[in-house]
Amino acid sequence: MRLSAYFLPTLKENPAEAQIVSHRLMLRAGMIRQTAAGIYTWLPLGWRVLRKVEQIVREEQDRAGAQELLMPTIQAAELWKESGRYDDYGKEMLRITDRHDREMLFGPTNEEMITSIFRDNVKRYRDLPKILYHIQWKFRDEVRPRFGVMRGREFLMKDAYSFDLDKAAARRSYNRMFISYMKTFARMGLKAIPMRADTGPIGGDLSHEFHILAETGESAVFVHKDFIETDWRNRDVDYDGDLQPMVDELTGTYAVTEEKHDPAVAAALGDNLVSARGIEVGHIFNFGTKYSKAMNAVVAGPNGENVTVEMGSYGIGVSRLVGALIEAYHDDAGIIWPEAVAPFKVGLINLKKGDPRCDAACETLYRAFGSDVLYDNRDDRAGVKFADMDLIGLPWQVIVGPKGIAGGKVELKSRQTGDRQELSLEAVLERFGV
RNA sequence: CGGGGCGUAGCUCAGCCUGGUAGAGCGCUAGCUUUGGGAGCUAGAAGCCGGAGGUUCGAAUCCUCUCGCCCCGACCA
Repeated sequence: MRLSAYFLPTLKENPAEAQIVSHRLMLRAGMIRQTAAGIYTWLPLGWRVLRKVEQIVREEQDRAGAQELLMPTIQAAELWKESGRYDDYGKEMLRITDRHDREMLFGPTNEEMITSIFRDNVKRYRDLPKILYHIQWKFRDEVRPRFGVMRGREFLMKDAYSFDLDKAAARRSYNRMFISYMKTFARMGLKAIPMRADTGPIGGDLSHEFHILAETGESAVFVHKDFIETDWRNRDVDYDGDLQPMVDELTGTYAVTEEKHDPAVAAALGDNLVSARGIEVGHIFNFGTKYSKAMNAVVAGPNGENVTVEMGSYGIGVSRLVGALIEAYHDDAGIIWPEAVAPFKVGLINLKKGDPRCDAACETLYRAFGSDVLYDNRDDRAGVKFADMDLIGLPWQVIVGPKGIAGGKVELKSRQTGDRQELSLEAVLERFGV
């Protein structure tokens, strides 16, 4: 993409309404614009990141054996009356009336809808287990939306739902999702810590929240420091094998949210206890038959009897992750994207547009990098280009200037470390395998 | 939902107390000069001062109502 043609409205100054760093940087880097409280437009650069995050989530869900579908954003109130949550959910649910005066709602979550789809189409135990998921916009009419996309009212969420014949099988589904979450966050360069959590109004007895530690996190969390030091990124996982030992290992150290905090147990940890703030990026529940019972989701069991299926649900805040990533990866100059989620891998800076040698070298590089490069071909001063490129945080900058190019050299700068090296054009192309 | 704050140019803000021609910096447009870390000079464009009522000869400014946004708390699959 040529920057001269790209829709990238960066801001030099901090917008007054943005208090936390990820919100400020998303606005300044031209990723989002607010359109109402807690409701945002994703501009091209932000949208690219959101799609990359979404794609990683999707790939890891698929790998864990979940199947993607897509449910609508608008739901009929009837479904929610079946489960009893139409009244329970309260004002967080955005209720809508259509032209025929039918009660509708903008879905805050999809347990009811998926349960109805399941019960209408799966009738025999041999079709179990099933894990179904979608990545869809949700709306929760938060009393106080804040922190940009971290707590928006409209947000993109991956929600998966498991259906099993019995509790042991349900636990296996839970474990699959548990492990896939670890893999998902690790692929993005994030260290997520699974914490025993309250099940809240959703019910059930088994639940974990996945938190990214950050000063700006909304939740108070307590964790054994050993966990923080564990690196999870290169673990191999066999989803068809027994995942319980791995889950046990990951839940064996003390890590809890505030609601589950036990001061007595924590005291025994002494200096090993870390009290921190966390951003909740995932939450998984095993809630048994809460919905299947209320909504009559049953299958014919091995002996011909009706069995109410065991369910679980598994959420990842996809749009919130974009904010969490920035909270985790930034400096004073701007964002520092991990490569896996960077909107472009390389930022190409032409320091002297109009100079035949600079232009020619840039065109060569631009063509070679293909779709993964953002080429700053604007007729601007060097400082402006450096500042913008640092702000939007592409992992690599290739800087082409008249001084270097006279000797056939360009500069390769790492956004993360700031290290620069002079390389020939060929060496740069080889470095990136293009 | 309680408490607090703010709506004036694209952005950051001054002006309001004490009513009297709508302002600055950055950004934008054009020209000239510059050109490796957010340049300089010159000339411009740009605002229903969030909205509606009211007071007044006269309202960005005072009063009433209203809408929106932000922060703290409570809330939060």
